[in-house]
Amino acid sequence: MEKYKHLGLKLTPQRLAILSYLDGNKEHPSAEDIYKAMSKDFPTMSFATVYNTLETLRDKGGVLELTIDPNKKRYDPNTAAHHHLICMKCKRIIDIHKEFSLNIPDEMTEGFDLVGNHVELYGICPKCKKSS
Amino acid sequence: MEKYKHLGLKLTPQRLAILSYLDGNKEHPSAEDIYKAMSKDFPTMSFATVYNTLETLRDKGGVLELTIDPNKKRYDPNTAAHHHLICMKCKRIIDIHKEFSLNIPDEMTEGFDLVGNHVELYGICPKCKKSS
DNA sequence: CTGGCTGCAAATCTTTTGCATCCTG
DNA sequence: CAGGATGCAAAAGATTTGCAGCCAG
Repeated sequence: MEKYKHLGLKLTPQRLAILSYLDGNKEHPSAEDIYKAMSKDFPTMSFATVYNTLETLRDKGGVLELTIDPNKKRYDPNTAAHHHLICMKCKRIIDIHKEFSLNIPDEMTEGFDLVGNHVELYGICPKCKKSS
Repeated sequence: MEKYKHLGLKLTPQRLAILSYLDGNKEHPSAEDIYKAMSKDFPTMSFATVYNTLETLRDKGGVLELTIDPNKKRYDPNTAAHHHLICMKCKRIIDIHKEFSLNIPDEMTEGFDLVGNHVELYGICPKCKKSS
């Protein structure tokens, strides 16, 4: 959590709880997942606070907002560039830490200034393979 | 549109209109984009019909449901494997037809059966570069 | 004919917003 | 003490659903 101090956030108890929940979390939780997890210790915490905190964190580079799930946004505290392996059945998302050297010919970039890339790998996880 | 016949769809006038709108469309339209475009010729067409048709098409492999846009689903009639170049400012999405040979070491696939991949390239498009 | 499709409205789900109050820096 | 943060409720969007009537195969 120390790593969030330099982001210039106002550290309220609610935020500290959210930050602590996110820290090292590999579940790619949605706003609702976070809200539910918080409700135990902060029965009064509202969605506004969750979303507000996530938005601020995102803007300051503290979390990544993932668009992998068609139904809702998910958040990833691991802001180092990495990719995702997605089970098409159970929707589980797993981090992949590997750099891909994507050699994109200039004529394909349409004059864009490229900033980054994200690779999604789709497949069926071992569990779902068994149960089918 | 001929290509949709073999999907086993019941071809109603509404569906034919949607199919014709999607055919060759490179705009990656959302359900609302499609609904609005349809409203001209079919003032009575409902969202239910648009979503129903898109869902059926998706399940039969007639369109891809893109999760690139955080705010809504977008649809791509180009079902051939391809990737996307996204402007981080104006959110424009451009197709990239190139195959990337992603060599993923076995120890990173967590036992998944890999089915496909999708690469998102993020950057700033020429227009947005100028206007900033 | 008949099951799938349409249209409309209501419902659901996720995310955003307004506003009065609160509290960190 | 000021400006940002919180909590609550209402609003806004996107998508889904229930259902009666309709029509393509």
